[in-house]
Amino acid sequence: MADIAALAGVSKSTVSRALADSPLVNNKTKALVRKIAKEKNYRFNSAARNFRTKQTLTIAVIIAAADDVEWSISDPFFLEITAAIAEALDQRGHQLLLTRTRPQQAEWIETFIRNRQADGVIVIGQGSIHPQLNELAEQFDVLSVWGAPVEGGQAYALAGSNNLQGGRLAGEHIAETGRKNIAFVGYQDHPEIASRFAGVQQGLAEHQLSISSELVFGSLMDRNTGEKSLEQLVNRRDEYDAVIAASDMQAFKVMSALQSVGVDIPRDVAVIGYDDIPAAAIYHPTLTTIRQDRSAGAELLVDNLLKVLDGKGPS
Amino acid sequence: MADIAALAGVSKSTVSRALADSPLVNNKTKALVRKIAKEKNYRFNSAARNFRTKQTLTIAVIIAAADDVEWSISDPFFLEITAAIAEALDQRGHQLLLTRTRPQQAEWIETFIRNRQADGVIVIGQGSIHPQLNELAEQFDVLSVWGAPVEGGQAYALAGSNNLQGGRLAGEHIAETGRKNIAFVGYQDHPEIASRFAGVQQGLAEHQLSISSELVFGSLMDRNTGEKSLEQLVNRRDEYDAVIAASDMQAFKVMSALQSVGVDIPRDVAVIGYDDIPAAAIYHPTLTTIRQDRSAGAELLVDNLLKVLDGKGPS
DNA sequence: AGAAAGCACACAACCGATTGCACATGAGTT
DNA sequence: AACTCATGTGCAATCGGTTGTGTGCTTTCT
Repeated sequence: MADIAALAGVSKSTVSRALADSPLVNNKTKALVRKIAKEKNYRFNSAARNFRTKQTLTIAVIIAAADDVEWSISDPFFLEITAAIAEALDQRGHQLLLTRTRPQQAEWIETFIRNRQADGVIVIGQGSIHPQLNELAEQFDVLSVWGAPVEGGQAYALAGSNNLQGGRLAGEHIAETGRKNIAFVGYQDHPEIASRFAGVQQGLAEHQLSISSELVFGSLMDRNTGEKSLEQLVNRRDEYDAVIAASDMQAFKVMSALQSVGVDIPRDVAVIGYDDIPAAAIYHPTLTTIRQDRSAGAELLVDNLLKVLDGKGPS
Repeated sequence: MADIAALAGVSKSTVSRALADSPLVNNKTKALVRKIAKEKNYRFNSAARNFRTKQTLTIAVIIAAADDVEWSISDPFFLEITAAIAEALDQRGHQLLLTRTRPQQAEWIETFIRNRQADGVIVIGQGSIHPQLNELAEQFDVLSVWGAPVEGGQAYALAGSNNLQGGRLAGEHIAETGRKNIAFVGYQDHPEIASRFAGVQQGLAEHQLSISSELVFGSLMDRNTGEKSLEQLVNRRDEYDAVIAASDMQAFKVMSALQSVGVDIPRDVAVIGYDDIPAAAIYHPTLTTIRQDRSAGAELLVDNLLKVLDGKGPS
């Protein structure tokens, strides 16, 4: 930058202002400086800029629930929404730092914020760490979370699809196909899944149906109990004629397991998923699913975060 | 840091060295400084450090081929290897900047390197941009690429699975099941796929089989021609009894399309994929596939890059 | 005992941009 | 003609660490 200043015959403060399009600089000077900067192929040093301005234009993204569940790692939905966030951030001039840190480790947020590696943090999925998130949100105004509302409210900015309505759609759909005995599969302690389940029950209730408690199974993706849940689900296969799964990946698992024991899908048992991941469309038979819009969700997450960082937070 | 220095009664250079575990500092002083730093909950400012040391400990990851193909966006394999890279980088004390920039835009690398936003770049998949990558590798020693060897060699560090052998395995496996008429599906102009295809032919040749050129189809994932390729594949369904696909996602598409027109898999047509994405195991019927080890691949990519950045490059 | 060597620490420059303030120039006002 | 004011530019401090050089003290060797 000093070189550019010398070449243009001005001081480096003028160069800085010209490049930043400051109104304090004469237009002619601006044009000259820019021309020279372009010729000399000048690139500003963002390390220096970050240092001086105390912001990095970088957002850390962390996929929660990665610790206790296979789910988030193998589930394309989370990776896809991450990609969508990258896109949204890029459009707003920010970078995306993909972090592997487990949110369960309390210091994780310090690493990014107090070290000034990132301006803010987006958490995908609340998993079962809502309390920790709430606590962090009260300390630092840097959080934007994908998930579902929690009883008692949350201190962080929240974005998510309408799980209640999504669940209701699934319930109604199943009821309309004439199924009577419905099973549900998924984590009950994740706020998102809980909402979906509630929605499913509402949808079924409109058709005078309900889910028997014996037909509610835990997540098939759980490292510890997943196997057993799946086994139980298969053993009880005569007790239901439809399965509503909390995610497409779980729905696949259900279909695959049932097909292996000779169940015809959808004739004998209907299966419905959630997310609408690409694989849903090319599975055979095609999986019925509830679509979650990643792009819209990502934009919401990012806009929320930027608002929070601007001091116009939700809390 | 100045505060810490005052509290400990030493200069800030000593604090800096103590925290960096420099041998120039007495062990007692080190311990004292560290104790105070911990008490005061001191966090170093990485912006300042990056600025001074001229390295960011950050690596940019870019998924190539994202421009002209649906493939990379919807294919879990790439997202998964990205996650594995995040893990590998983390273990080595680096961060991962996920970038959306299209490698086709020539200036992309400048954004990261010359702006000092990242120390190096990992490119996942060569797609059809090998020449550009080569050119960049000659200008900057900051590149590590996932892919396959290219005729004429490459100037960048390369990691990838043994596509030739993987293809051969697939070919042999199909031959051993007694199939005679084999179809292949995939991009021929991606080095990785080309290698797989060559391997398949070798594997088949050992059993006196070969692939008829009419049964070689383009990628089903291509935005423009994918639809048509799939259609042709279905139309010619009586001409083959096995399909080898260049990726699991394509294999799924094949299976789904064939099953829709009443083909029984694997009785009528065997299908084999590549990658071993999680969905392969839970598809029904279970997809036979060639596994690519993401963790090992990621570690190789990262180690290669660090070597290159260290000046011990491949070129 | 005196000189050489080694250890532990302090001082101060430095990285490259941004920015508050001072200053110079020229136009407009009375 | 003297003065105010707006506009455009330069000077220099600053962000918070890292690191080369210098200095005082202690140890060791002849």
